[in-house]
Amino acid sequence: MSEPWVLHVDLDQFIAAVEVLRRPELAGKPVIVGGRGDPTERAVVSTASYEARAYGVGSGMPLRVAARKVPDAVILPVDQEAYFEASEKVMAVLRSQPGTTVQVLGWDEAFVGVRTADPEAVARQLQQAVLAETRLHCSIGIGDTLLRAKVATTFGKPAGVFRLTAANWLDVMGSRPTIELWGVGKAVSRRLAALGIRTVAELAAANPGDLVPEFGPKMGPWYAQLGRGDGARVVDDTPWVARGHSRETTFQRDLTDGAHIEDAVRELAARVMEDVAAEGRPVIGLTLKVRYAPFTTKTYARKIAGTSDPAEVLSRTLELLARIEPGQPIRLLGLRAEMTMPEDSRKGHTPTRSGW
DNA sequence: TCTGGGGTCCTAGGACCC
DNA sequence: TCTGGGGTCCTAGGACCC
Repeated sequence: MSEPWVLHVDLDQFIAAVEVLRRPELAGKPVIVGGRGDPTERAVVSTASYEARAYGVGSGMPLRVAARKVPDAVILPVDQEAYFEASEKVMAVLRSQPGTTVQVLGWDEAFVGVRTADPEAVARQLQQAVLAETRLHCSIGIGDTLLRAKVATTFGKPAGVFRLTAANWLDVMGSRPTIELWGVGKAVSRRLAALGIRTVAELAAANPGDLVPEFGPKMGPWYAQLGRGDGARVVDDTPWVARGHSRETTFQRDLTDGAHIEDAVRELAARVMEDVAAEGRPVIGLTLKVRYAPFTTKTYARKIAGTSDPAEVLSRTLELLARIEPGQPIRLLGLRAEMTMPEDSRKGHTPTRSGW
């Protein structure tokens, strides 16, 4: 009997693995990739090899901290082109397998839809094909929904296969904290705990309507569904259309001087408008994000209808910046341009997909 | 320990209109 | 003088993901 299955393919320590492939002498060493590879700079870890993770280093950690934890680590700069190229190869392998539908989630992961009576056999076949053609290892989660497949992968790492369906969901996940669900983070898990919901089983048992007052009409029922492991079952390979583009920059030293800030805005505005021009669709709005030290982000939004004139973008942005309390150190500046969609192709809530 | 850069989507509240 | 109800659009901000 051939049934539809969702496979979630996740490359193991992808970025570090790509680096090791072109520098084989790094195999077995603690490798940390982040920023420009200089641990004295403001930057964070993109990926750490398993050897480095053993010291407690993980992605998102300040590079400076990571370097202190692993004194003999090899620290490398991020090389996006190389990872993009490797990613394209992996996705091509997945697409080349008979009967597959591939939905790319990021550089290093994808959902693969397939009809089969033996999903484990297909998973092993995919792993071998990816390894043979790219020399990269991956873990695969098998599920009857996208969510269950995605969560299953965690139990398959490294280089393994794990199946999670309605039949074993609560056995495996029921006693675990809600933050382990894909789409539940620190803030939501804390708010759930305040309602007395700490485990996946407790969330699964919650009445969706009871979550509406706290989380709203969409997210309340959505979280209850996450607890049950339910959701979309169909892998969708519709080509991804970006909703917008943004550029951000972190300065090695805080900017406080007006002229420096203006230069920085000018450059960011030019870059984001280049991206938009490459898309060839009209801009409907611009959002400015400013981060002050310490650790506060403010968003200023203004609709700038139909403009694609960088000079106007710059002047409007500077107008917005002028409203910020003077004298505040600026840690990070972001500009985001939102674009009109062809038709209105926005669907209901789906798990986040990143740009690639 | 002190926090990247790229994305997506949802919600509350105010303005405005009938 | 004090006060409807419903709808849409926009802004600002929050949360999450890789």
